[in-house]
Amino acid sequence: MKHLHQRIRDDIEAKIMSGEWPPGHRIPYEHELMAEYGCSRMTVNKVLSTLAANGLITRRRRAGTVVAEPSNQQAVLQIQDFALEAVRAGIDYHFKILHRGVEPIDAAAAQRIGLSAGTKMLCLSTLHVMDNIPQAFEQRLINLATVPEAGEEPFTDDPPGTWLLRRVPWTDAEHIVRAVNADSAMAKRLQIQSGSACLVLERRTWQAGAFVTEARITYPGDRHQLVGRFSPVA
Amino acid sequence: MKHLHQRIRDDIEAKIMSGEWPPGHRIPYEHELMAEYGCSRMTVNKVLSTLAANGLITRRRRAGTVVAEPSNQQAVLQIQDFALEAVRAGIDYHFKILHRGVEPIDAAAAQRIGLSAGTKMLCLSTLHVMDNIPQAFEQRLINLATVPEAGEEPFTDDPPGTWLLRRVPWTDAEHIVRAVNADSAMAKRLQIQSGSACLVLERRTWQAGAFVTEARITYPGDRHQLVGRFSPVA
DNA sequence: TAGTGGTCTAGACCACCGC
DNA sequence: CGGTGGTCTAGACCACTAG
Repeated sequence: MKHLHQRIRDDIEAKIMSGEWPPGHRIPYEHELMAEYGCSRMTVNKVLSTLAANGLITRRRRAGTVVAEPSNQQAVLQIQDFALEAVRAGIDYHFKILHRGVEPIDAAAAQRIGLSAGTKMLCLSTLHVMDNIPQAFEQRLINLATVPEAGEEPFTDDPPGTWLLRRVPWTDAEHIVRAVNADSAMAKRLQIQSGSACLVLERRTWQAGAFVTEARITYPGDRHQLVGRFSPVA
Repeated sequence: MKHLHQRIRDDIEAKIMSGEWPPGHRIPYEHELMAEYGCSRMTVNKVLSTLAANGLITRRRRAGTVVAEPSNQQAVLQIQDFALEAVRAGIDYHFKILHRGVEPIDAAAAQRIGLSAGTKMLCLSTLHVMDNIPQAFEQRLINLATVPEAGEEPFTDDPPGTWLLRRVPWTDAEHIVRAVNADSAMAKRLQIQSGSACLVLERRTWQAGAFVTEARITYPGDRHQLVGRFSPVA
């Protein structure tokens, strides 16, 4: 790892995301992390402050630092992971891949993303189901030039988003949020009325300038909202 | 101001937001800000790093720090200002206050916000019009206990959001994004078809724990999207 | 009241990159 | 090459609050 604070942050994030440190778990005090990593307090403080600003942990004087309770609402502008979120929230979750194919990118998408037309993309359509109710429909393009191993991945254990998050660290991301009326096909998939308002979250991620993936995720508008909480200081 | 880095950040943000430092303007070097505020380099570095993470400025070694180019799309999770955005984008803009009244907060809203029921709120409904097309309908509550002078403000020059941004610095904010179908009243106001999907942005802001304002802004879903761009480290 | 996090200092070395 | 930002140190004092 290049920087010490990156390594510390990655370690803590991994322990939280894996469930090894569940919500409410007390995180080592700053002086303990200082000793563990052999660094100064400023360094661990920066890491913990950043994680707190991102909502992953909660810090209170005297009481210490604990893993934050997962919100049942999604934070806008964070890379989301249905499987992880469901595990943290204790919800039954499964997914179903409805379509899979390798296709050259079409002109419109190439323009949108900033790639040359014809680049080979793995195209996946996935339905995310929680407690037996369809909660989201995901259309995803994965750039096989950046992530060639995705072409051989069956996506049986983890949905594409989770698999990608674990495999390809992203360095830049872009989110777009829109509202659309469900067409009949979408309504059928999500078990909602045709014409219902849906929230569409479009996310594109890059790794060091190389395009990784685009996901268009459609949520029933009456069951989902995106939430962000923040302070100017961060 | 309580903390030095807050004061530095507020100064810089104010200069950027007011247009005194336009996009591309070079921001003083860290050592210059150290001298100006009589503080250590770590302090100004924290401020500038935060502003860079928020996308307000761009930093490059050797080249220095400059005010970032504004995006033509709205950033989710930033306090938005129709008037300012329109000016920056060169669009004709005006607004119309459709309703104004002082009312005690109802029980549901009090619960939602975390206030005691009956607190006096200034209630405003505002239509935002750009190039003669209604682009957003805003329903806003302003806490007269926190901002008493709002009760006497006619809101002739600036819409309520702009006026508030200039007058009351916020320390915490929460955004909620949802998708809803337009009812007939909303459809008429926004000149769209009844049932059209609309994006609803709900924003609440606090100043040092005191509730300031809640705004529910409804956009035609086909004409607006919220965009955020970010990197993991911040 | 004692222990925690919040902030700040006055240095330091290094990587990057425009000149 | 030199100047910039990125990171880090080894302290310090203070604010808050649980016990």
